[in-house]
Amino acid sequence: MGRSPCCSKVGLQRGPWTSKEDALLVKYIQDHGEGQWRSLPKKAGLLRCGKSCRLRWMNYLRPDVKRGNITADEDDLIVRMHALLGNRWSLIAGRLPGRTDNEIKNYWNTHLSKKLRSQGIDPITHKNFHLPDGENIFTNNFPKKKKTKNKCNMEAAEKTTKKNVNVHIPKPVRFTSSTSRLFFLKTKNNSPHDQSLSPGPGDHSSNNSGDNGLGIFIHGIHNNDHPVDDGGSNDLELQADHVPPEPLNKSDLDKIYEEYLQLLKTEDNCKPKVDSYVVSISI
DNA sequence: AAAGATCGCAACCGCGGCTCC
DNA sequence: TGGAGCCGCGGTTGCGATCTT
Repeated sequence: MGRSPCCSKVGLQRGPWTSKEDALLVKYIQDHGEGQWRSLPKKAGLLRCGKSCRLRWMNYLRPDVKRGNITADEDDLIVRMHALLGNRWSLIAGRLPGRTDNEIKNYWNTHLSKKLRSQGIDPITHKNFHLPDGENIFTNNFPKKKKTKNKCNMEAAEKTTKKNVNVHIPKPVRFTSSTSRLFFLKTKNNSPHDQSLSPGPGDHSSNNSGDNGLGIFIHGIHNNDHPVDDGGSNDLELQADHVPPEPLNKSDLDKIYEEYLQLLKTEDNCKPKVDSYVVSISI
């Protein structure tokens, strides 16, 4: 609905960005701030489409982008977050400061999926190939990173330079009934675009809704006085087939949260370091 | 040393949600 | 209420770099 072509391709530059283009984009954003991507190229004197400008800024030029050297802890966290969230790269990136969804997506596709396979784990379901149905790597108390001698793990080990990963702290959020309904409807339909799961604050391409939208995250904060990261587990997705398209109620949230809490208990390094959040929930 | 294969990552593309009018 | 426009997300592609034979 109302979708227009990203840009008329006629006369626009494509492919790799030049340093001159980078400079123009950076200068413009420094002067005018982010946003208005569609009109930005023209104003900045760039022969690029707005999408291309946004992508370049978000993934490469933004000053807080941390490049390279994904640590073993980050690596581990990505795997765990992926088990909970699936291919929601922006959500995962939101928990890793300085990492972009594109970077994590690439890292997953080129390193982690292979690594998991080499460990006998299905990178899609996160189930051990040898486990009975229904037992994923988490319900089976996924062991600490198993170091093998394959290339990926050796690289990961080499890249490890710090011990603690600071999990990005989510914003206070509003959780609306429409959002929760959407969540179940979309999950039930197994849509790859579950946009009710909005990015955390680390995702600078924050969504339009302003909702974080995940009951688990909100509920965790609400009840435990320490922030709990958000997550819609694979288990949740599997259960979604028999979940009616109703708003999340408290028992739903309790159930999801309990599952996630179990995970967090095994993940000391990932505990955020603040005590409480103010959240607004309206269901 | 050269050619072919594979890898890694930046960038592109299309879809869908949200806001505004 | 619904169309138009904008934005962000996730999947895919293209190509340079690196590895293997």
